[in-house]
Amino acid sequence: MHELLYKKITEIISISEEEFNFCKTLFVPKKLRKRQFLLQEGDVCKYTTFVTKGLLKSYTIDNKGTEHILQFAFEGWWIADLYSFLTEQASLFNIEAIENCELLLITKFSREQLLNKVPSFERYFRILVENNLIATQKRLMGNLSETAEEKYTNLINNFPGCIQRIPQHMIASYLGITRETLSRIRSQIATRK
Amino acid sequence: MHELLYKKITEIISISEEEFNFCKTLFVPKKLRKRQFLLQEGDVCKYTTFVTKGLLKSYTIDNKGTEHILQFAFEGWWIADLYSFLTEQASLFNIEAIENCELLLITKFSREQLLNKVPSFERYFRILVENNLIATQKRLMGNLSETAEEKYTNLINNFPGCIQRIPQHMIASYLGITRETLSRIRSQIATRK
DNA sequence: GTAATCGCGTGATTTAGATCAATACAATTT
DNA sequence: AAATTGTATTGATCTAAATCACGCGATTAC
Repeated sequence: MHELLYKKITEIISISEEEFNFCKTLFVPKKLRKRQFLLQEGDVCKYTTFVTKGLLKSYTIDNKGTEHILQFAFEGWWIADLYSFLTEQASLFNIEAIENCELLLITKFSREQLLNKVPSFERYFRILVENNLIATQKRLMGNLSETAEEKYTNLINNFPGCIQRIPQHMIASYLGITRETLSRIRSQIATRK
Repeated sequence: MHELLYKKITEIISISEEEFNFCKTLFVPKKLRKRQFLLQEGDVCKYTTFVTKGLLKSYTIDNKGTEHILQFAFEGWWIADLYSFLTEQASLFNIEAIENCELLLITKFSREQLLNKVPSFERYFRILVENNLIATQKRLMGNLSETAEEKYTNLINNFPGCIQRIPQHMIASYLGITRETLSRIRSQIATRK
């Protein structure tokens, strides 16, 4: 159950078996059915979540009722509302299972314990968040400069797997375009070939 | 010269006088004239920069020749091409002085030394990058959901100072709209009052 | 087993913002 | 003092993508 967690951590830092055994005790396992919420807007995000199985999305609903997806999280990824988790303020995001999921949750308090007892985790989480920032900056710049079609083709080049598992209307919402536009783009690309 | 740096660091972590004295030795001071480059696209970003005076921007130029601004950096802020700095790959961004600047530069190597000798800096940089990620996520979501006018009014609400110091066409470029659109929005807002 | 919801495609129309173009007037540079 | 460059405005036109609207299989629910 914790193999993937161990694998992902040791890709970035080295830890001893004892340290990982301690680490394991701090996580709470949780299963989620498709369409269930891990977090709802307005609640405080009490956990940072590691995905061992399945797929989730974090998103907001704007004042017109449109969904905007911040992140997808596949197996081996982390997901949380970082702002809410760190400040313990009401969350701005929803986190919802796209597929049935198996998760490992860690509270802010437990994470602090981990950081104190195994200081190399300070480095681990710094690097995680650095990589996330780099990816988010890239996505932001892409959004400012690319056409709808470029956004889509770049996405499928960077994450070829996602088209198999994520419904089109969610991909559209992640890209910041409508489902109709994405549908038209896809048929254009198909006929061009 | 290092007072602002000291102030900003100790807002987040506690360090001793010796530790800060060691820290100081790792930074190289640099002055930059308005329009000078701190980094040019294609070069490796060798430094993370702390701004003690002045104002800079990081930006890309897309294939149509349009400038897209990732970040402004005022006094007390940090700026770098994080991807290039961490991976030592060619930079995707330019960093350029908007005003005459006084800067403190630290190399990746010196930063590693600092992290090793004063481990609480691990925490400092983690928190910096966490806050940056939260802000970038917020900006991204805003870009997906807001109109041009909303983007502008949110910006001036969050950073009232920026309109005084940043030319309008750069604000437009930061918001992902054209100077003409921003100009029209401003005159609409003005006549509405 | 049939009603309801979900996911996708496609056509007609609208619109926010881009693009193209001309002007004005600082602020620098020479 | 003249020339150049940077910054902002305002008008006319265009266009990429949104919106509105409908049909139609595939799942899911009761």
